[in-house]
Amino acid sequence: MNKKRQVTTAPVSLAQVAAAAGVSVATVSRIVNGQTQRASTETAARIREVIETLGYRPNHVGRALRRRESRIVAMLSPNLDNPAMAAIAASTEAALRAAGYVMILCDTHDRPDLQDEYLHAMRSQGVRGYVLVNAVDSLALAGAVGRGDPIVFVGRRNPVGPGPFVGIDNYRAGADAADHFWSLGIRRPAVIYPSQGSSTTRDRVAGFIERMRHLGIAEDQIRRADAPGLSHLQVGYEAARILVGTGDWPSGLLCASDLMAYGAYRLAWEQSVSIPADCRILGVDDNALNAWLAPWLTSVHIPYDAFGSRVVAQLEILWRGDQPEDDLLPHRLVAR
Amino acid sequence: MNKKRQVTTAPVSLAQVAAAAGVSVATVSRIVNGQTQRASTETAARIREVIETLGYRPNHVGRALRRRESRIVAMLSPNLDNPAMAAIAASTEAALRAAGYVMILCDTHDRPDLQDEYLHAMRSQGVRGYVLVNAVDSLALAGAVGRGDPIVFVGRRNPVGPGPFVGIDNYRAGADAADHFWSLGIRRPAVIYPSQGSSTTRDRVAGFIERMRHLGIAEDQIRRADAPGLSHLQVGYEAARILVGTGDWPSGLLCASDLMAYGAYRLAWEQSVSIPADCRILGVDDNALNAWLAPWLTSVHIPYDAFGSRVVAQLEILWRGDQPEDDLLPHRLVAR
DNA sequence: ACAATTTAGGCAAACGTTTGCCAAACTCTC
DNA sequence: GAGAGTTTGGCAAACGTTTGCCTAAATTGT
Repeated sequence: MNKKRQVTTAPVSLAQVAAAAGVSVATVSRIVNGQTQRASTETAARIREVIETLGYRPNHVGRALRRRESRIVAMLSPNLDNPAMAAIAASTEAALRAAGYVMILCDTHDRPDLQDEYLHAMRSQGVRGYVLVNAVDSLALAGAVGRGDPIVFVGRRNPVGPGPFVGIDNYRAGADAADHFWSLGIRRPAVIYPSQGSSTTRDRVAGFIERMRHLGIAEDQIRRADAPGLSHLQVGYEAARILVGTGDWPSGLLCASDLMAYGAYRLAWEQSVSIPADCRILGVDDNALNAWLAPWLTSVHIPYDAFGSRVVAQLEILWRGDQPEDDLLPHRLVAR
Repeated sequence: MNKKRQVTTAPVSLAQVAAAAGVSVATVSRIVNGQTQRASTETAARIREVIETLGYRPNHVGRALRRRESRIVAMLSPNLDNPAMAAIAASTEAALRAAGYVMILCDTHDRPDLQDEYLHAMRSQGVRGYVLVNAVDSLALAGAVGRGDPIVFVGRRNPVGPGPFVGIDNYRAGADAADHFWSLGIRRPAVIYPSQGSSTTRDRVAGFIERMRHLGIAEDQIRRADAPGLSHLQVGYEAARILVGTGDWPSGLLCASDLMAYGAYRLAWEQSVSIPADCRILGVDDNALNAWLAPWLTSVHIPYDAFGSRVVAQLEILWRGDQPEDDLLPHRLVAR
């Protein structure tokens, strides 16, 4: 008794279609690619008939080799566990499919070495373009940028130079957060953020501080704390602990991301600090779960659902050979 | 002034390496593939030298065409927005990378037509195997299964026959939930689940009901409600509304998933029902955010982090030509 | 010294496409 | 009815690999 499974049957090739239709592969290829003016109506119909009955589907590998371009796009993203990253991946995947592409997803864990490994692997794979979510500085990235490979940066700008960007105006988002606190009468809000901040979180904090300064609150009046770490949940918890370790809970607390807000919330819960009564927490991302699980959290909504089509639009500009401009999507503060 | 970007430089090919080293492409190919016994030590060294300086990397497209097998695996998953699906995707991606593969991610939105479209596209892409998360019944799936394509089913079993499976024992998970309620002295728990239930949720509910019956609670004593819809959040909210519309809140409520539990929680919040004081809610999935945002939720932990390596193990068995056995991972109830 | 074997490496045919070029066979036009 | 133009379609060369087969040269055995 043999436990081996049957070998999986091979797909139909152009040659088989050609043989069955009594024409050359060239003719079939042209029909498949819609060049109807290169075959008589009857021949075309016959070929289509055979294609239908044989169930022929073009082999993308052969096509990619010959055309020297595939229909695969690589997305490199740090930790997919972050709901914001998952949202970006989901919307980009959908937009790519609509445009006739498929997406290879690579989780870089925010590590430059992994990012490099993936960039190399994707180039070998002959991908048509790259979507780099929160890219980090790395050797192969510099190489790809230098070569002029089609890359779109999402969330975080190109760390090794200029390059097409899709995201929000983080600086203004921070400023809006300041305005929100101000309109609530909160004059001494605090802010927490990750230690090894990217341009993203740095911009948010900078916009916040600057706007507060503009409203008349000196920079050194704004309490702030940061913490290292990979998970923003942990970072939020730790940074909040550091912050309130040196004083009371602030009446308003801006967190650089929703996940950080969750971390801070947990500390508040442990310390029996009532949210939002004792401390208004503000996050950024507007995670879809907030409406269900975190009604206490006001957050800056980032339209991740819209990112996908914008990313594809940028890629298509690059493929045309043009130079795209940064695409800053509108954010808005949603209070619950 | 031309706004076009410079054309991206082509990668180095085997032929270029061969020319630079003064040997044939065959020899270079053999060195690249580690067949050292087919070249003298000096030749091998010289070739490696050239490879290094030219920065040659094998083109996976050409290789895939010739070898008739790629290093790409396709994952088809319904809505990535679901944190559980994202967790599966993340762990599978990591395990695949460790094994030298890359992952194309396809979001089927639980739609058979999209699943079929992707199955066809992936076959054209020449993927080495398929990971189907919560697969639905569809034509192309039956075709792929019939052909003996390497497919691993995750979460939900193959809807069109047998097939390698990675997941948990959902029936036992339901039973464990029943035991948990019982140990808390809750004798009349309720249960909510999606209307168009998959085998997954059906098994959970069935295990729950059966265990309760075994404990002496007749099936018709257990209140239950279901609701249709795509998002388990909505489903949970609606089903809970239907459930309590016909009576009081139960002292214990099993929800077929954590997302459904969030939905039910929101209704409770709107109706000023105190959770967990008035009603113990039990979920399944043990979402990573629960610890931070939903301390009121007890959940059946599913080791999604471990799924990835198990999935790859199943794939490797299939690739060897053997018949894998179902891989049921241990779950456990975590109370907070 | 000669045959037998091993070693080192090249040739060329695939794999499934696409496409430039060429050539018959039509269809006009005068 | 001859030239000119248009249809219709095939040939063959790529694209970058891998690998079966072949052949010189080098080594070994007798």
